[in-house]
Amino acid sequence: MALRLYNTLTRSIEPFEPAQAGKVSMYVCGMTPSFHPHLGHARTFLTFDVLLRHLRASGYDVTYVRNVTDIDDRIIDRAAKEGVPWDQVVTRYLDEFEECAKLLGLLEPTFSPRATREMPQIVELIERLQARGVAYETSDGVYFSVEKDPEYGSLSRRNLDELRAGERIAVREEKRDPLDFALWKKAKPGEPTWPSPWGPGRPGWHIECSAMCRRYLGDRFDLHGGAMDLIFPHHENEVAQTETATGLRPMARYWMHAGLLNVDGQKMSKSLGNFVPMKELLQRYPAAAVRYQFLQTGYRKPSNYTTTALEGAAKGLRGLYDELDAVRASAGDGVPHSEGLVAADAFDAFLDDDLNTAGALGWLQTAVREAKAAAISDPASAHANVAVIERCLGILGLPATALAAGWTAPRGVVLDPAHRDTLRALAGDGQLDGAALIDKIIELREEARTKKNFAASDRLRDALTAAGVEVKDKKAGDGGRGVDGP
RNA sequence: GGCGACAUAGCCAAGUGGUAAGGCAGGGGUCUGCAAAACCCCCAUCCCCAGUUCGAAUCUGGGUGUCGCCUCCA
Repeated sequence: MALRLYNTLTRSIEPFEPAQAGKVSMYVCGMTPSFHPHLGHARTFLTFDVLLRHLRASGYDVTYVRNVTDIDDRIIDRAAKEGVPWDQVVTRYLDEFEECAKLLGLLEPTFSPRATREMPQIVELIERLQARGVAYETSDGVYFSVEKDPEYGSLSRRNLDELRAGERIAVREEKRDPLDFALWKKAKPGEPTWPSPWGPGRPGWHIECSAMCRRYLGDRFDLHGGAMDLIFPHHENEVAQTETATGLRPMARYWMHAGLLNVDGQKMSKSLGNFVPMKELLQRYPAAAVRYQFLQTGYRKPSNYTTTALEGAAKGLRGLYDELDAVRASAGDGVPHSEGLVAADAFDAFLDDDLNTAGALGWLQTAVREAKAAAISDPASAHANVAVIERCLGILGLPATALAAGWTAPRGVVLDPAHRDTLRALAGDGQLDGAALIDKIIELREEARTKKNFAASDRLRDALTAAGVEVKDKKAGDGGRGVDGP
């Protein structure tokens, strides 16, 4: 089985064959840190994270570049609005992104270059374009002339006339064509600047990616990724710049685009009030549940985020871990088989099929159940089966255990004041709070149960349930009790 | 106005020619002081219409609907 991927360039699924056997060079458009990273970012980067893991697991030596566009109009606007230096905005949101990336378990890119540290390469590329006669200077910047590129529009499948018909915005008259885009923007007073042959200024959006691709992966490389919304104009313009500058095409043999995320059926946006900051969500749910949720949908399909769906995904993943733990528990004695009863070929085949993570996840759920059943009749199978399943989890970037995924006893619980007071009354102690208070109530309930005072024990359990703490008694003999939530 | 994607059970969702994976929720049962957990079982004919085919959720044509792109966006 070999990897097949949907290529935006050809709008079809093709066998994936890197230029150099055994090696893959891939570039994914990263963050522009001008605001809080959101759930949509998570989906895109999670998609390419799984691709990266799958490629590596398939034996490829992958060079993965994920850039940071750390200078751009929105960053400047944001800084102006807040009255802080532009680089403070960058640092703040980039730190926030990196914190989230860590929680989500995103593998570190081989390189994560930043636009502001690539100025010589950017300037050099613009000079090349000028030398080739496809760029021109105006009083406010340097522009790329789209009509000089006969292939313009090939990635997004648009032609210039169509695009011009859609133009809505009054255009700066100095541009020769409304579709021409800035390679370099000459600075207005107060804006951050870098020196250039055209005077102090900053790069236009798009050119930084062309420059970084070339520097880290060369004039041509295997795969370029990003989210769907980047196809036009960002990637189209990147292609135009790079290919006219180098004369080599295609700059990337495969283009992959992750589907966009909607929230409650609508595009996520600040104005609609449905903007979901990644960090906030990761504080409420285990990151692994978020990952599981996204992997449950094909990466190219539009995905709709709802709380219900995420909670369902969280429970589904939790259930998988519980079953896996059961298999582990029976892996104790006996001579382990060298091979598992559960073969992972099917799992790999799903991923080879244009990264069908949803199918792979479905297979995994079934595999765990089978492994659990097998462990009962044949305990010796457990070892190998656990290994197979853990390998699969690893390729999907999911932790191996519920604990590692962040499901822990609620040590740091914060009780709602009303519930806290109820619990304190039941405990007969007005000082206790949080986990200690919950423990006290559970202890009292155990006593009541021992005395067969079920009315009292139920009252205590109901109070805990109301406070969001779920009590799960285990089968007598197992001892102990489980506590979940809130 | 132009371009495109999507449309499978209450929800999330896989499945591109042979009679519908998986998860969540729901229902029934075993067990249990009760509840939970665990285990077993049940739960869709695939937006509509017309075609192609021995046979279609899967192909073709026509509708309808939702979302998106054409301006900033992962």
